[in-house]
Amino acid sequence: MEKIIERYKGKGFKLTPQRMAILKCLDGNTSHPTAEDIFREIKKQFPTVSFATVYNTIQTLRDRGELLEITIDPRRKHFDPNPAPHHHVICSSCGCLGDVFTDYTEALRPPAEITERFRITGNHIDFYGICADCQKKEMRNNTHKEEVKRCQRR
Amino acid sequence: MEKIIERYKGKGFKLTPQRMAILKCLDGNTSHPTAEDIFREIKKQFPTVSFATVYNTIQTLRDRGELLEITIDPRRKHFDPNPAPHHHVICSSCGCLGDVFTDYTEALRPPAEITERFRITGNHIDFYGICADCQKKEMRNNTHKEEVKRCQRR
DNA sequence: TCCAATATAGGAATGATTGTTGTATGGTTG
DNA sequence: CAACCATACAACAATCATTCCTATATTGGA
Repeated sequence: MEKIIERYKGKGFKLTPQRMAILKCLDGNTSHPTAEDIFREIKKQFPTVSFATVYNTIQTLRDRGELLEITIDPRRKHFDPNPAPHHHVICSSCGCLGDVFTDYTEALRPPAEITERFRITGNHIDFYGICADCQKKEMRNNTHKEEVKRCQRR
Repeated sequence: MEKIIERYKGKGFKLTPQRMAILKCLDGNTSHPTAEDIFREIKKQFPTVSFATVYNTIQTLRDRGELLEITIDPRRKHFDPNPAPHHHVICSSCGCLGDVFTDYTEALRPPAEITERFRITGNHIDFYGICADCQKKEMRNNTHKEEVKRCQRR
């Protein structure tokens, strides 16, 4: 809490109450929330808060390199307050996300025909899978399996 | 051309002229077009074609496993008619895509704490970089570098 | 305390994607 | 070859995430 204040003091970042709430909501958060998740959370404290405020703050944090935008869910963006490079798993059924902290950099050397055409600056691995909860659900009503798959895939 | 016909004959897939055009446009296409790219291309032959037709065909092909949906560009989806598992590079500046056919499966073993929580079904690597064209542009007007970066990132 | 810079709420705008509906067409069957 | 049924079509409305705009309010530095 005081950490947050001292972390963002000065440096042209105005600490408004709304931003404090957003920062507190994100601090140590490993749930990979969407903008809407954050919005809903903040709204509990500030019922009149605007979506634009959430997006503005997200954008500022991202530009400062303190928040990662995760492009793995085709439906919407997720955000990760852990700026350390790492990877993610997504459940193909419910869309929930998990962190993968294994360091694969050594293994991920792109081939020459790529490095000739691109100056590579980074990488990110998407793992796809089915989470424990969805495996259970699958088991229970596997008559509806196809429907669920189709429904959630979008 | 005839290959396309025999490939899709029967099996509940109606070969309409519009679909033929879409299939021909995608056949061997490594440019990773967006739905709009395909739409614009097809429109040359069928000026009255509807966007829905493009999306419907894309969706059908994807459900048949003959088209990959690429979630790497936060702005929009790209499509890849090569269903063989492979990876992609994206230029952080202009958003253009390249294929990476190196097989990294051996190296990409997720750690136990992940395999306990997810039944892993696949993976995909996003490489980030700057393409040759954008490197040149960067050099030319590097006074505008910051603007370009910000503009294109969204 | 005052001021300039910047954040805020609110709502409108955008852009990609999906849904709906009535009509047209492809492909199978007789 | 004719008829029929399933399904694709065009046209457009609707949805959803995200961004933009504007007038007002707030923050943090002088």
